[in-house]
Amino acid sequence: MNESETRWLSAEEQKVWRTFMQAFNDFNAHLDRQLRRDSGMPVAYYEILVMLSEAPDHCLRMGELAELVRSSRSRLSHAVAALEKSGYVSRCPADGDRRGAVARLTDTGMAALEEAAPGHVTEVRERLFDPLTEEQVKALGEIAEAVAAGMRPACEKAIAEEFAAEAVTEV
Amino acid sequence: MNESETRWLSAEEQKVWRTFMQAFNDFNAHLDRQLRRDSGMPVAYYEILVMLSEAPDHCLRMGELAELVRSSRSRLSHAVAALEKSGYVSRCPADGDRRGAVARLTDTGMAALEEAAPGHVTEVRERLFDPLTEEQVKALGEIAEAVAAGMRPACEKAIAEEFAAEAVTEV
DNA sequence: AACCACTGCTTGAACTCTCAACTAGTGGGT
DNA sequence: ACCCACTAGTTGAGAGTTCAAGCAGTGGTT
Repeated sequence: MNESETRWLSAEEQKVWRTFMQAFNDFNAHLDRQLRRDSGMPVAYYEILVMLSEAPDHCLRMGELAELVRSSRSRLSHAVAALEKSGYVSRCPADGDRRGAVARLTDTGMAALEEAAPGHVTEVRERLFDPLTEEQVKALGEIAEAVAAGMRPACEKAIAEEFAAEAVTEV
Repeated sequence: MNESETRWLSAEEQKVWRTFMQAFNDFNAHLDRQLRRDSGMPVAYYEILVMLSEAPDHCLRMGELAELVRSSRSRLSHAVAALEKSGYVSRCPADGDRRGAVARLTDTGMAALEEAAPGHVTEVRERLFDPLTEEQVKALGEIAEAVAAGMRPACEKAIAEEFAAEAVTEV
């Protein structure tokens, strides 16, 4: 923070901000608890299974999978290790690149996913879609789109700054 | 899940849902990383400090604080322990109820908060408010309100079911 | 006064996530 | 053929969260 002036939030912005954080933290916590309780896995793991289930052959390179579930490679690596221990996913070397690994959804994993899905979807519907009008759902989609769009430049900027920092550091 | 029919998401709902989760997970991750990097604390801890800073005397009972930041008592207990170790918060017995404890924001904690706030707020503004139009901000507020409203009954329902389960089990 | 269900908060263990190394393999220059 | 910077993925340690169990104090009942 070396901008000279912080643009603080107005009273109304504060209110929106807090309501928003409250609602969606609670919502996420709800989803996570439901899934942990009923299917013994956190939402993050569920989403890994979903992505794999939609992939051709139920297989994906670790890197692609990481992108799809928007998690760091490291996090994914740990997660897949855990899922492998549960027997839901198996890992094998990728062909074409001997560094690579592909994760594959096992039949047990697919079964677990099918078992978990109805409860999860029901929760999403009841807690998110049911309380909203159609226009609100549409608006939410557009809002999310806008925020996502505003996020991409941020990444690029971060990378650019990193480069700049390196350039300065290295003589 | 013993409802006979799961109300799956339509294609459009799917799209909204995924965009939403993507955008706001990324957004949250962003906030958290910024705060960890620049101020060495996760967003959850920052919010604890905020709540304390707004409380009369910078003091709050652990229970109230837990409500305010919407975390379990256990989580809060661990968090306050950590914040105490950093010297940002101190704990002392509540008077009137010898089980109780109150958390107090120390001067160091207040300073840390003031140091952290501008960077955090700037991030919120640039990543959330700036990309949205005024109407979208308003819509987001209403959406959050609706979702929050739809969450309260869920809690009550959960508690009711717990009671029901107990009633069945005992005897 | 002795009981007992309940509340307020803490604790420990298991689990997940983050961050910073680290290994191994790739591909382009020389 | 040999470098060397870069990419793919893993690992380990430490931080934070969850869940279930625990301790102590409270307040109503008998």
